[in-house]
Amino acid sequence: MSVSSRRKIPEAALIRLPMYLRLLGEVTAQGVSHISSDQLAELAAVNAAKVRKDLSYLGSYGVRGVGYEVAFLSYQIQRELGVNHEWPIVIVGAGNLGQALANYGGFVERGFGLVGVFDTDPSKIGTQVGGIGVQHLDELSEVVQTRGVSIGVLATPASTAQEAVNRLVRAGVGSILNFVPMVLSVPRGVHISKVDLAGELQILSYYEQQKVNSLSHIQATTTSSRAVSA
Amino acid sequence: MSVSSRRKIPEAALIRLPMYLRLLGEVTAQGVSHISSDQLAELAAVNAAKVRKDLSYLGSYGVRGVGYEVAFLSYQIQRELGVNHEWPIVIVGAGNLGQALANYGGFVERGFGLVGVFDTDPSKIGTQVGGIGVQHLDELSEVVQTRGVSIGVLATPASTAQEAVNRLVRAGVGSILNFVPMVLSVPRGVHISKVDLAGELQILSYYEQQKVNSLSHIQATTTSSRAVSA
DNA sequence: AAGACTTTGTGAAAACCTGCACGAGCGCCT
DNA sequence: AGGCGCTCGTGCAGGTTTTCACAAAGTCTT
Repeated sequence: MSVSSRRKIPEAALIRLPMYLRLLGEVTAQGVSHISSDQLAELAAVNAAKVRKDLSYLGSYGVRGVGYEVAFLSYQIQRELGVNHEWPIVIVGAGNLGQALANYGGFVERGFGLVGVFDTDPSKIGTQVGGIGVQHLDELSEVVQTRGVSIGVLATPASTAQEAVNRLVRAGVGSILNFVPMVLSVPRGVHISKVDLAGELQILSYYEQQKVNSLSHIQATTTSSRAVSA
Repeated sequence: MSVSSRRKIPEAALIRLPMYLRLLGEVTAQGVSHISSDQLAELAAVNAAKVRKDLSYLGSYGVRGVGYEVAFLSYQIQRELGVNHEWPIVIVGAGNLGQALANYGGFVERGFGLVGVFDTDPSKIGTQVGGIGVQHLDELSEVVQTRGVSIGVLATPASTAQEAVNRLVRAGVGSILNFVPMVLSVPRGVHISKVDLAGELQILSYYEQQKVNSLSHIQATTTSSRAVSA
């Protein structure tokens, strides 16, 4: 069995690995060579036992009494995430959000090189976005195949999102990062993960509304108790 | 006790409410007046029992044998999320991502009106972004207070993110949507939720890497079994 | 009006995740 | 070399989330 597929990392732990990796990069830049789970937990604002358990899914890379060697641990996380090599990505949808994502430096910085931006709007095709000319969606398949793309970013209008997904899948893309607030269907084996920007705000709105409600509740309670004590 | 704060909705259920709400909006547009948990579950691509349990945290708004009245259920979810009224928001950081978010129509569309965009870069101040002039961060406090802003979006460079958060909190913002890939500290009572774009890609990368690994595993197995059978 | 059918709401089981506590292993100091 | 102090790895308990399964409660048909 190949070393890197020894274990299946639980979803909950997997989500935290990119954060650990980033933090390790930061402490490396500060010249730190070893780090304990306590220190890493502090930086990540999580429980130290959780850090150790998360890292234990990768293997036993810590040294008791010492901690983890930053460079080695970084490499192991990178290898497990598959980010020890470049992944070419494509963006479908060159609207407002698609353009911003194409220009977003954070992707390239972490090894996700943009190799294509696609749209169906004739007025967008040929324009430069993120250092790349926007191509017609019909060209998607060729680019995906010649460049070996397996990750796609979806930022189309909702009305054309499912069709765009179908094309991505047919072209051979295996994982999709979806910014369109829609439930999209993909065949088994294709991974799709959703980022719902407005949805995130609605969740924050809930917490703010709760604060408002509890304040008016306290006020009501205060008022009634004042009535009682009067 | 106020009706809307009767129960505390579990985090896991809360996250799905915006999706249900959106789907209900879609079926309303199609003229549907009632919907069963089965149908809603199908649209949301989740288990029907989960839908019923999620909705049960809001109250008993379904009718046995019939399902849920779409309009009524929509209203109840909106009320619980606090999105039955407008929430003014501010964006801090008018860089590439901040500008895109300011121009993103999805926020206004769902009741989050942008009332301010802030930066510290003199060359950005005064430029129009999302229909609003970029102001200096020093103006943040006044805008937050006069407009009654309680939700802020953070899209600064990492180096200035913590300072921006401090200012948001001091100005009176109670919830922050953070696009900066950094762990930020906020006082108790302030909510901060993170969207890590590159992190999402790294998670997808993991799944793609797993596919590659299992393929090479199969190939290795096939090769060795061929050797055996030969 | 009664029986057949549909669908909710929820108790209980199962699965998953978190946090505590501690044994085990390692380095350092004397 | 032996003891001490530090930190990992993990068993276990407690908590949360998901799923199943079914009684309760409604509609519809005859």
